[in-house]
Amino acid sequence: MSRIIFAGTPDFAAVHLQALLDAGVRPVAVYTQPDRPAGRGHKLTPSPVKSLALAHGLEIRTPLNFKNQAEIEEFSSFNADLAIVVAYGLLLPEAVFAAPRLGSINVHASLLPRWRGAAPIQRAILAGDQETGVTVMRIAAGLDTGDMLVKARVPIEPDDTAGTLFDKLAALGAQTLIQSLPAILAGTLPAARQDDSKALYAKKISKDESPLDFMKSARELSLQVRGLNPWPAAQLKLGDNLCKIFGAQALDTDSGTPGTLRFDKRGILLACAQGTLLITALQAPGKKPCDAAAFARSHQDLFS
RNA sequence: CGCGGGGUGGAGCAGCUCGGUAGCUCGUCGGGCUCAUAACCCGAAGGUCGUAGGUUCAAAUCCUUCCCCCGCAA
Repeated sequence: MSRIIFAGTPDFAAVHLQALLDAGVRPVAVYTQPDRPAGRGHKLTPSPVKSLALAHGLEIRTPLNFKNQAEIEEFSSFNADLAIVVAYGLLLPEAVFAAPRLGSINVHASLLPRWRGAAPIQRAILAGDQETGVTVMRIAAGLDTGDMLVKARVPIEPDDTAGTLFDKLAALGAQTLIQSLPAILAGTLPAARQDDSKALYAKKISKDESPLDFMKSARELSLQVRGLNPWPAAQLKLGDNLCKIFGAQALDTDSGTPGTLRFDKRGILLACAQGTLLITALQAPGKKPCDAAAFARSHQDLFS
């Protein structure tokens, strides 16, 4: 049995850890981010990976970073054959990622070298990509620049959101990892260099990107709605309500001065610089998500 | 004890400040109109007003308990 270290933090990573456990792989150690105050009341909350590891009684480490020698030595002391890193959230220095006998691999949610970095899934949707996927690669110095071992592709459907793609890619990534793990451990997989000239950086998503600007095209706004769903979600101010927009599609029809709001049976219509954005699902602050048409009917004074 | 909003027929909301027969826009069901319709007209059903207690002649409304949902912030 190979000795494997797993490092990861959010749900996307937890799916991979679960797949490993299901496949009978029990990591000798699990690295994840320390508990952070989160949620209402600022309660200290463990990461999804930590919760899962706890439930299975795995050895857990939550260093703040690998800047001191003691952390590096402890990592090495696990005598791992391989470290599997999935959305860990910490940069590993070479002394760490090169410590395992076979080095370290990473599962990344894009078709590298496109969308290196923190938010590959959202960036793919925001850019209007037709296809994305997962890449299993060796970890090297640099952000997601290592040699690629395996790729798996998946089309981005017109109704995909960052949320649905997250689910699809997590499942695909886990499956791809499990299938290729034997070959990786045997060292028989050829590695391919990334073409740096085609690299794109997937900048972290920030809430500054939420507001919908009707001076953009409806198509652009629809991508924004899908790419930011479920978090942080596109935002539009309707009266005094700064609403999250969870569902929308672009219509070719023009509907007057950009910014004009109307509604019909299908939902709320926002006139854009180009085309019309049909908003179908939203959430007002303090409320549950609801059908846009239902919201509109109850707030008719906001519409012309 | 981070800040804050909310729980009212199936959906989304109003009513609560200043207690007194539960309302609106939809949906559903029945009927009508129409070549036809998700349109229009007429009619109907459907609510222990989150929970428990208190004040009162009288509580959706005022006071207190508890449960649940959500936004901000992280």
